[in-house]
Amino acid sequence: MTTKSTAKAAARSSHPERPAAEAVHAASSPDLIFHEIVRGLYNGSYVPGQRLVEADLTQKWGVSRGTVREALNRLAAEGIVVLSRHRGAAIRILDREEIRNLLTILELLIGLAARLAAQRINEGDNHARFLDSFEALMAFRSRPDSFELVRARNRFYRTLASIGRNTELQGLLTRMHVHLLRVQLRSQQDGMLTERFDDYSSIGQAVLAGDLRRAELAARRHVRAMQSLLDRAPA
Amino acid sequence: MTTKSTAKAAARSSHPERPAAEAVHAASSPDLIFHEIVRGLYNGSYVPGQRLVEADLTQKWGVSRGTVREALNRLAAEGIVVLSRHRGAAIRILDREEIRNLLTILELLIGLAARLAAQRINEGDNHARFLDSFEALMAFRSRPDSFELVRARNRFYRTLASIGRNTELQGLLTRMHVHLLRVQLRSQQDGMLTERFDDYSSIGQAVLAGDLRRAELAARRHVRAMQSLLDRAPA
DNA sequence: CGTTTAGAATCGTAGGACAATCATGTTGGG
DNA sequence: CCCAACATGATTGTCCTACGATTCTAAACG
Repeated sequence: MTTKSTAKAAARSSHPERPAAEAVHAASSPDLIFHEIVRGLYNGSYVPGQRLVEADLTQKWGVSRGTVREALNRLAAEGIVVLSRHRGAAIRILDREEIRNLLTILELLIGLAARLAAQRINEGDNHARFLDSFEALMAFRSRPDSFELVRARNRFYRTLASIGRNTELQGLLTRMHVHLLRVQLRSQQDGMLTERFDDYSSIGQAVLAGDLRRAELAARRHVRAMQSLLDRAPA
Repeated sequence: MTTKSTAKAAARSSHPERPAAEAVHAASSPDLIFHEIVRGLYNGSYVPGQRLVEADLTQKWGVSRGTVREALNRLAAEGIVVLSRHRGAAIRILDREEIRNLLTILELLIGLAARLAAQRINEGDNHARFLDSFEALMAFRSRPDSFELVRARNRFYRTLASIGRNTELQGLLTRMHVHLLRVQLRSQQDGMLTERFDDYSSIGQAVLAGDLRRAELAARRHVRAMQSLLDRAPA
């Protein structure tokens, strides 16, 4: 306790540097748990319906209950888990109709993202950045089972959304994308071929060409195709 | 301050009142604070940029810090406040571009809501419910300055969204509507006429007629009109 | 076999504590 | 007089403990 001021001074003097970007902010503990659970969704260590007991999580990550609660609240705010009063949190289960609802919205939003991206494709290094993520995604055409494909597709969508310079849209899409990924993962496990490289190709080419209308239509068509794929899938 | 525990007990026992609102599940404390602050946005007791200090809020509502923090986190998740690490919460300030971004998205979402509503207008009591909220809104045509108008317009939008039976969309719209309301309030203070009853009329009639296409177009046109209004507004 | 009820789990919320960090005012040097 | 280093206070981040409230579980009972 008596070392307070000296320790502080030391830390101060050894850290005169200023964080460069806003993103450097060093994630908080709830942030870490949040991302840890989201990642758990990706690799299957958390499955829909699974219950998340606060006490377990506090022990698992060695944090306090308040911290766990904050993380759970954020997960609930994103619709990833559902909270029932006095009954705790559980990974949300998306039924068919909710998936359909999600896709109905995503059709519009991804269409909008594609249109905006096409509109600004020639600003700054947008063209190069987008082309990069686009080619990285298409490189998986030959090996569509790769785990890396998920990352590439993620990057493709993120880049698409970022070019449009609509931060609200970016936020919405990343949040909804988490749900989409779960849907796609489940479909993959069912042996469905969910990757539609021809769709990605149309979207990418239209965006690169700066063709607003074609980009939006291609994106919307892609989402609709996924929806009809899911409609045909087993329950 | 020696009355702390006794005062707490008194408050506890004198608070068996129930909200009796739509939510049967009895709102939690963070819920109450959340709604209290949102309401504060409506009546002007909270203005954009205003800082929300945890200690103040705990005292103001007599709840613990954890509770306040949960409320703040939820407000942040909805984009109503912004949190900066170690710097606390502040009511979010929407700049021109963010408003434009919001409206760009809302154009699509409200259009979708109108289309879905038109699609299902003849199911159950949808027609009656919608007509009711529609006429209630149009009744304010003669006195557009009324405070009640805000409520009527809110109900109109809520009804519109609920008929579509897309819960995701409903959630999104209510969340984004909070921001819209702040924009409209600000515009009203600037003496702008933001109510466009002709727009409401077109939307309502198209929905009631079950004309999907016309309903969607009318809704989108309405949002675009609001956007161009704002573009013409002073900074 | 269905119902009741006691106990265990778990959550909701309060309250206190302390380090980390930020904001601000102060001081000493140029 | 201005600027940079420093000390101080304010506020947040996180931990801990505690206890009533609610739900779940399962044994006891009719």
